[in-house]
Amino acid sequence: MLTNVMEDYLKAIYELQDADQELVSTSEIASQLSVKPPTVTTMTKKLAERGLVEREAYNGVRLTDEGETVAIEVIRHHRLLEAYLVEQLGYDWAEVHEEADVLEHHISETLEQRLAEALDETTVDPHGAPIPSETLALASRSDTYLSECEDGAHLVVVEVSDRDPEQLAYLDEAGITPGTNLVVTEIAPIDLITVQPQPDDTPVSLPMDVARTIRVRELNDEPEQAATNARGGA
Amino acid sequence: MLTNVMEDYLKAIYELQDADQELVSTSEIASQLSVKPPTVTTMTKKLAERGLVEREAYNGVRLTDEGETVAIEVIRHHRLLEAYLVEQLGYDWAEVHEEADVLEHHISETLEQRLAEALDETTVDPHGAPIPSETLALASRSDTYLSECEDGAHLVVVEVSDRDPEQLAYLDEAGITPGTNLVVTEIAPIDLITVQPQPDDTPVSLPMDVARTIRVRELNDEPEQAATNARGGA
DNA sequence: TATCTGGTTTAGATGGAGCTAATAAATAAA
DNA sequence: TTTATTTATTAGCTCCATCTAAACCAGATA
Repeated sequence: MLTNVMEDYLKAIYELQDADQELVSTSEIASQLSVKPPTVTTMTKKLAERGLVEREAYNGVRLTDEGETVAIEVIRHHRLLEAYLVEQLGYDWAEVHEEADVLEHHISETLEQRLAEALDETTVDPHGAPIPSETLALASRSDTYLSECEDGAHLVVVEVSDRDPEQLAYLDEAGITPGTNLVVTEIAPIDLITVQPQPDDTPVSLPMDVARTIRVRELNDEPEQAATNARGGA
Repeated sequence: MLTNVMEDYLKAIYELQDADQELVSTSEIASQLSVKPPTVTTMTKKLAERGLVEREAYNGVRLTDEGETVAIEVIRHHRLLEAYLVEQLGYDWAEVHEEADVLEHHISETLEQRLAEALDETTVDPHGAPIPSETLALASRSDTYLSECEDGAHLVVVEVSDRDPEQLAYLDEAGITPGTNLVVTEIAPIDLITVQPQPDDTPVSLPMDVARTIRVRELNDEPEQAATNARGGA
């Protein structure tokens, strides 16, 4: 039986692991989970014994298929909860992450299914992240981040990170949410990128670190109609 | 900070404690929580240190006001969850207990409040148990159990225990749910009581142990109209 | 009053998850 | 190539919640 702490480690490794299956280091995991490196070493050894990760001493770990399955299941719980809390219980998109982070480890298969049924049409969570299907397949996800875009690019916001509530509240205020169209108006050499939601809106400047957490899709110069988004009211 | 195990102990003690504030014994708690007596001794000492229970060695424990507050808060979570899962997520009343027993320790104040708002009109959980108010006041509850009723008595079912899913499914099948009117048609000297939901219904016999978990209100011989109940569909 | 018996408590162990301090490995710098 | 720095790991501790086996009380029985 897996503990919820183990689930947290698997989820963290999944989220830190790039598409190219590189090893995730001890210190990365430690910082993601706010624990000290020795704790991570102990834990990853245990996960390796159970066949959930492959471990290379001093180099890091990589999820096995089994470990990945668990991680995606937890992520499904997380995103279903976020979507449900926003759609059905009036949560603001900035406050759901914490609640979902706890509950994701404690809902039964039954509740998972009931939530999914109640969210029939919903395929992404309130921040735009795709909800893994019941079979734990993940919809493909944009690989382009706002931080990589060039000056003048026309984009639509696909997904923002759900990690930082204050950042989310700020972006919401600034009108940058999944579905928003943006034009990049300036890339300053001080790790600052400026975007403009609507042609005559106030431009919004964002630190590159923030831009790295925003996934976008590039438009071919023809602004698209805004997609619906599941973001909650204030 | 209280652990969820501590919350479980406080809830168990609350539920075992009679109205007359008698001490609850180590072994009663152990059996309620499915742990061994020494575990209970250790835990109740810790709770006593924190001022949540009063402890008399070899005699048992009693909740302090502070301990009772925690217990009622947990019970509020439990019943809100049960009611919500049945009303909004299509749970059957027989299956909610387990889910609520886990989640009750993990929902935030915010979610507690959101659930309460979504259950505006609901004052009892699906089994008829009153939901403590936000200020942790408990509505008064019938003190009469079916097991204490006399032959021929006219009653309305107020509340059934949520502990045993199979028992609940059986009672549901037999039409004994909160709001049901009953007449006691036989009390056999073999710990068996027979009741009849409707005048020309099939009589239902129940072991006294089961009857002891069903709270009723006696009617003055005039059958009342069935009260609404929040029980879920099959 | 002395003894038995059942429930309670103490003693000591285990497994989970975390920590600090010290050591070891890998990498970067001199 | 040797040294310095960063990063990982080992060693050993703590707390939580549980257990079993042994000792202990207290009320019932003889």
